[in-house]
Amino acid sequence: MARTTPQTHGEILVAAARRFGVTGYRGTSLQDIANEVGCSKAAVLYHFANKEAILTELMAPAIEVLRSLDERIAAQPDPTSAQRVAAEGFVALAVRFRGEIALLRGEFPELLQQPGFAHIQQISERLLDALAARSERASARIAAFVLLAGIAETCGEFADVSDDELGEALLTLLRRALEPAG
Amino acid sequence: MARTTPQTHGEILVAAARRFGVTGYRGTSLQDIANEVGCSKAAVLYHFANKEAILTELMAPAIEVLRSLDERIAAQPDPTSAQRVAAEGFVALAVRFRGEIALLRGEFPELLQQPGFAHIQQISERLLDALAARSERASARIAAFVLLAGIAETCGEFADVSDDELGEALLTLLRRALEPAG
DNA sequence: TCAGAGCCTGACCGATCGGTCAGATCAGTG
DNA sequence: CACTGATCTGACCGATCGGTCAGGCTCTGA
Repeated sequence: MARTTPQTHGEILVAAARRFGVTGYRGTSLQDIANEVGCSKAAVLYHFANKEAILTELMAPAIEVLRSLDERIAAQPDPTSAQRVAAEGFVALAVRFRGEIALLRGEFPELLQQPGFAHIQQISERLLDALAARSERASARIAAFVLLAGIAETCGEFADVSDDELGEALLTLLRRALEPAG
Repeated sequence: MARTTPQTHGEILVAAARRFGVTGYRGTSLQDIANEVGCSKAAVLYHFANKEAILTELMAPAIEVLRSLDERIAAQPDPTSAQRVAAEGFVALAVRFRGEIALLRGEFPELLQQPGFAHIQQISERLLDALAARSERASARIAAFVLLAGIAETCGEFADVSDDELGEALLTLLRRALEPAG
């Protein structure tokens, strides 16, 4: 079973992504991943410090883009432009990383409380604030929350829809559904 | 520790609801529930056949309302009225049972695949179809999915908002965001 | 030829899970 | 009194979890 080329690290990532997407992070054991790769569980833990490290590395690119979106939003001079940037940026991110987001399968709440993902929570709150056009009105914040959570939950489904079409549909929805500033 | 009155059944339900709401269904062990009640784990399993039975009994009222909503939608003569009934009914259900829905904490996908909840999956699909005004267009179905999943995820948050205000906000959002029939 | 680095394995660990079981306790009944 | 059925307990079960560890294999460079 010894592998001739040391590409196992990448194989583990691919296998983990596939399994997480099917049975969720919690519902996937290290043994499941090892079986999918065709190696031992110990081999998985040779390449990654622990289970969370797999998820972290898997999500790293998406998180980096989210972080930069957060900065771009913060740099906007007024609520209206911040809302626009947030909407367009979030849709682009959701579509581009829909595979990665899908494999979290509604485990956001718990995963966000893990030590490595604490700052994501804060970014999400700022994103919500921007989508609500910085409004304090409950209706605006509720709408923003529904759309934020809904899009995150949605983009993993509809795998048969192209990136362009999905992005267009989500953006149209956001523009129609978000309450304008003021 | 023997209890004088046999009200433990109800106490277990209350304790389970509280724990599920905090740590989720999977994240809550029978021992956690027993600790909260102040009885043994075996006592919990004396009153309920297994862990899933607790969740089933907890969700029974909400599921019954969902089932009757499903029938009312099916009885509508055209897509437009079906969409209206689905939107109003779902919002009313989500607000009324927001506590129960909240304790599922994004575990819908996995829980729906448990044997006792198989039919909920089908009802959800018909609800989606109605919200999309029976349209086959991807944009309509995507919007419906975002709103359905988003509302389910949302109604547990905003505990400080009254039922009326929450329902009003969600309904307004749905009316603005859903694509009309045709 | 051999030391060492990188890669990987099987065996094992403690913890926790859902669930079972034999038996103790107690209230009610005849 | 004896008996019964409902309630509950502590001890236990097999399975599974994430993670550790000592050692073996293969390749490389001195």
